[in-house]
Amino acid sequence: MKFEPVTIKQMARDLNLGISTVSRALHDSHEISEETKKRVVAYAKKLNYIPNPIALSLREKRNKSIGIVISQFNNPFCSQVVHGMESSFYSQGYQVSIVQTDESAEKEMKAIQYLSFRVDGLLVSISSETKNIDHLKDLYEKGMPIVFYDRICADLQTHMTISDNYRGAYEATRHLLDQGCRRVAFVGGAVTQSIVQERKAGYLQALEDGGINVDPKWIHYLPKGGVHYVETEVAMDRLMRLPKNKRPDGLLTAWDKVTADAYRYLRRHDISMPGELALIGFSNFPLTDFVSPSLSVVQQQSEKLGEVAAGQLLSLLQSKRKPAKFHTEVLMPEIIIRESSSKLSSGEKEPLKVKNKD
Amino acid sequence: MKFEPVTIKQMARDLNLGISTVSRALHDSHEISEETKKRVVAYAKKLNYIPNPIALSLREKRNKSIGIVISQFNNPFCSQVVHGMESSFYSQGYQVSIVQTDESAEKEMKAIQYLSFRVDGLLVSISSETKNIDHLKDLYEKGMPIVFYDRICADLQTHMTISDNYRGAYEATRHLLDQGCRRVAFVGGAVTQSIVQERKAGYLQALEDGGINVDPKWIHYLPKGGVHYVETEVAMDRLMRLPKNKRPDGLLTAWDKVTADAYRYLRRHDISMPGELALIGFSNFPLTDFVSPSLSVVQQQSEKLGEVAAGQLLSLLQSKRKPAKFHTEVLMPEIIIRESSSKLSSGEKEPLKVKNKD
DNA sequence: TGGTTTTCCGGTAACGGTTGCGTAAATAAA
DNA sequence: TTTATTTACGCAACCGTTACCGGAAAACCA
Repeated sequence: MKFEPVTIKQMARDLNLGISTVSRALHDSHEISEETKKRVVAYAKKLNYIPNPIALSLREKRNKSIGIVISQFNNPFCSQVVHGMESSFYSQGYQVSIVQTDESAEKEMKAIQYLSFRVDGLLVSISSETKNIDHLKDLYEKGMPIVFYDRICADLQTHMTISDNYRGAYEATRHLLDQGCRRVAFVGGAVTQSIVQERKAGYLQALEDGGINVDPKWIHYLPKGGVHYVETEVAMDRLMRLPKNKRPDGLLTAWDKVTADAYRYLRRHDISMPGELALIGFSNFPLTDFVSPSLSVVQQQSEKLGEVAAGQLLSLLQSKRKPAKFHTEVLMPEIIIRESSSKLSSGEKEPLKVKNKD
Repeated sequence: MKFEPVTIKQMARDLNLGISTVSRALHDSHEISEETKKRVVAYAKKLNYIPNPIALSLREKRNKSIGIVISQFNNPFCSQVVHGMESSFYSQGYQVSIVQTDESAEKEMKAIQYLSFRVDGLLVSISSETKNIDHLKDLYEKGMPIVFYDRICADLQTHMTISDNYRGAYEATRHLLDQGCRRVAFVGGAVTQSIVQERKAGYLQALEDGGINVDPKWIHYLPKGGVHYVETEVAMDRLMRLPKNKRPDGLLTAWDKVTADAYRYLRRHDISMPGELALIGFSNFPLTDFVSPSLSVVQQQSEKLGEVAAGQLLSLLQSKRKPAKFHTEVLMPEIIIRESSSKLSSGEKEPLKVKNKD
């Protein structure tokens, strides 16, 4: 099966008219008689004619659409971000087309190449596997408007929108220390990701400010970024099998999926939270407030992040040339303290801050 | 800013060669001398030349990509389905581009129009607002390969892949009756959706088979399909404010988001599950096994559903003409009984069936 | 009647790429 | 030397659309 659309040429033949006549009739040109216009418009309507946007793209070098490159939207944070982006573009008449990279550098390259000729601008969150962004750089130098969101790439100077990962991690770690934790572990995603690095930096600083000597055994990265449960499982096994005096009593997880999987691990192994291990993690998952024990999270302003990034891209699309200055917008995540990390004040079960979604 | 890619024409001028010579050199034609080939290839590499796929599309009338139309992937079920689809296409060299409709008929029409010239085939799950699918029919009659998944549309005869919504709902309702419920309510999504209708039919049949007279007040649809919490809240309010002898003691929710929101409602209002109300709902949300009480669900084979639908589309893409017979693949969902619906055997807390994700 | 303007429409080029065909020069064969 | 063949390249058409240009016929003016 193959799609065979109606063309202007076809209609011209059927109506015994010139191609340009039909085109102009459809554009309501004053150069065409009312009668001919009516004939053409009626026929086009009957055949459900739609101008071929591919042909228009080729001519006008404009696609009226933008592309979003996402790692995996099997992740509430990502889908929330995209939701924030879409509304802005829709109101401006842009179509939005989304492509997943599945954390694979190869897929990412193909996806970007695919989109590059088909969209007018790109919103990119780099995959965790990506090391080389020469293809993006090249695209950018040839004039493609590109905005990074969430996971940035310092090699390319353009607008970016990110969360304050450093502070989010700092405050979360600080909170664990306040609860009396002295051996706080860190399980991140892929070591290559900017967000993981920033979060680790915040974590380390908080420990240093708290006068804690970090044991390298507390820090774990996940080779594939934590997409699969088994990755987190391995890291958790390593942590929980440390000798008792080295075993962590607090844990900061630095990625949504890892947070959920760490929680799953602890429940499965009957390790009590926060008793044996106090857990707080980056997460925009729904239902974290109703799991038992309820889960403390660092929750990003996902929709807002999407909106801001979309605004940046729109400004690039409208600007005549590459702007001289680039902005990095930073959004503060929300720290939501719940049971899983509340060692003190166990009498006061009320969470510190709860933000209702919807 | 505007993307200005390198063209073959540009390179031909720079190298003092004909356009066709450059083209053939890049295709390693035997008609071009080795020396010229080397010059051209080297120059193309230096400039990072990529053939314009738009131009190729226009010529070859083939896009080597397929489109997925999704309602909202802010929904684990949807993202899982898409994940299942992608892998099949990727291995066949197709790019996948995803567009959201946000349950809006208008956006859906625009999305489909946008994709129609840019992809070779379409995987569609109809939005809950859609009543008229003439544009889809027209497209289909012009030869566009289209496969429906999850939410079908009987007006258009083509391949489809769906869950056995009827049986899923039937078994779930049956389970509630087995637990001693006698007043089982139903909260669905939009009345227009095929899946909601099928699920309601299963629910009604189970009640009939159980000898229960249905009170129409037990049945609620949600105008916008339940995207926002408030919709479910209104329905739940109505249910729970019924006089005590009419108030439901069991509830089947027929859509992922509605299930989560109903659960949220019950927890917020301190209505005990399953004591006051036994809850089971369609849901592919993660973490339902760790909420307290743990949530009984009808869980669809989402990834599988995606794979099967992808296979159907691939077969359409390869077939010469419109096939004479169309297949509807039906996948049985999994009923997972947990605490929220287990009125009996409260001593035996072990869930009946638990399927670990990942 | 002859010239000018207006009306209405068609041909053609261009967007970027591939491909069939034509062709000049170089080489080989006679 | 003449002819045939090969080599190596350019021209032009095509995909669907729009824009510029040009032109026939009708209408207008003198």
